[in-house]
Amino acid sequence: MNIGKVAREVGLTTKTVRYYADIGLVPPSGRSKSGYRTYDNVAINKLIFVKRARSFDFTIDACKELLGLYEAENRTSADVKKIAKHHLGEIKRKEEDLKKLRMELDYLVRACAGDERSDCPIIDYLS
Amino acid sequence: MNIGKVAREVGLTTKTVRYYADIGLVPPSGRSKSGYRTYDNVAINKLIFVKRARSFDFTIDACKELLGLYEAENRTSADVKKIAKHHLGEIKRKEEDLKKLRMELDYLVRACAGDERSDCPIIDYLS
DNA sequence: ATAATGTCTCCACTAAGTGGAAGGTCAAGA
DNA sequence: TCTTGACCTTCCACTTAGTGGAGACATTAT
Repeated sequence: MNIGKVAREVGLTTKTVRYYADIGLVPPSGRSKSGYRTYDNVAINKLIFVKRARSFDFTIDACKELLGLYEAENRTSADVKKIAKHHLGEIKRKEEDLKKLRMELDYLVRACAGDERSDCPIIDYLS
Repeated sequence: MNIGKVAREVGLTTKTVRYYADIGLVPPSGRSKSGYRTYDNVAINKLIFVKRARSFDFTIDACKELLGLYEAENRTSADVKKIAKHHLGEIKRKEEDLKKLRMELDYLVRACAGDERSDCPIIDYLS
C-alpha cells in the first residue's frame, strides 16, 4: 500500500507517516522500484498503535519504547505498566498545574469589570 | 543595571532576558558604551510583568498584547478581560482534555496486573 | 598583571510535526 | 501518443519559548 492510502486508512497525514519513517519509529515495509514507500499490514498496525499511543500524549520516545514492548514476545505486563504509570504521573502533575492556573485566572477574570474604565485587576495583579 | 543583576532580581535567566530583548518584547532601556544592555526600572517592571503573565501560561504573543495594554493609558478593562477570557477558555479546554486522558489511562493502569506475564490490557488497548 | 566573572554575538538544538518548492511517477482520457 | 491530474519523492524552512555552548571582549577582584 502506498503512503497516501495508508495515511487515509490510519488517520494520519502523509507528512506524519513520512516523519515516523524518517525518525525510524515506523519504517515502511519496503519501497517500490520507483522509490515509493510501501506498507504491509504489520507496518500499518504499528502506525495504528503509535497513533493511539500519541492520542494518549505519550511522547515519541515513549512510543518507541511501547512499540518495542508491543513487538517483544518476552515482555512482561510490568514493563508496560511502568511506562504507563510514569506517564500517568506526568499527566496528573500537568492537570494539577492547569487546575491551579485556571482557578487563579478564573478569579481574576471574575474580578475584572470588563467595562470602559481603565481600572483593571488583571493588569494590577500582573504588575 | 546590567543583565545579570536584572535577571537575578526578576527571577529569569540572562538567556531569557536577552531573548525577550531579541524578539522585541522587552528591549533594554539602553546600552553601555561597551555594548552591555542596561535596564532601568521601567524595563525591569516590564520584565516582571511578562514573567507573571508567562507564569499564567500566556503565550509570548499574548504577553505582547497585555504589555501593550499595560502601557496604554487609554486601555479599558474590557480590552484586558477579552484576552484573559480567551486564554481562560483555552486553559479550560486543555484541562478537560487532560482529565479525560488521565481517567482513561488511570483505568488502563489499574487494569494491568503489572506482573511477569506478557498479557497486558494497555498493549491490547493500543493495538 | 592576572584570574575570575560578566557580557557580547552567533549558531545549533529541543518536540512533533507542518508547509512549500522542485521534480519524478502513474493511470486515464482525448 | 500526449497530456493532465493525482500521487509520490527529497530537501529546506518554520513553528514555541527558550537553552547550551563557542569564541571573543569587558569589568572586577586579588
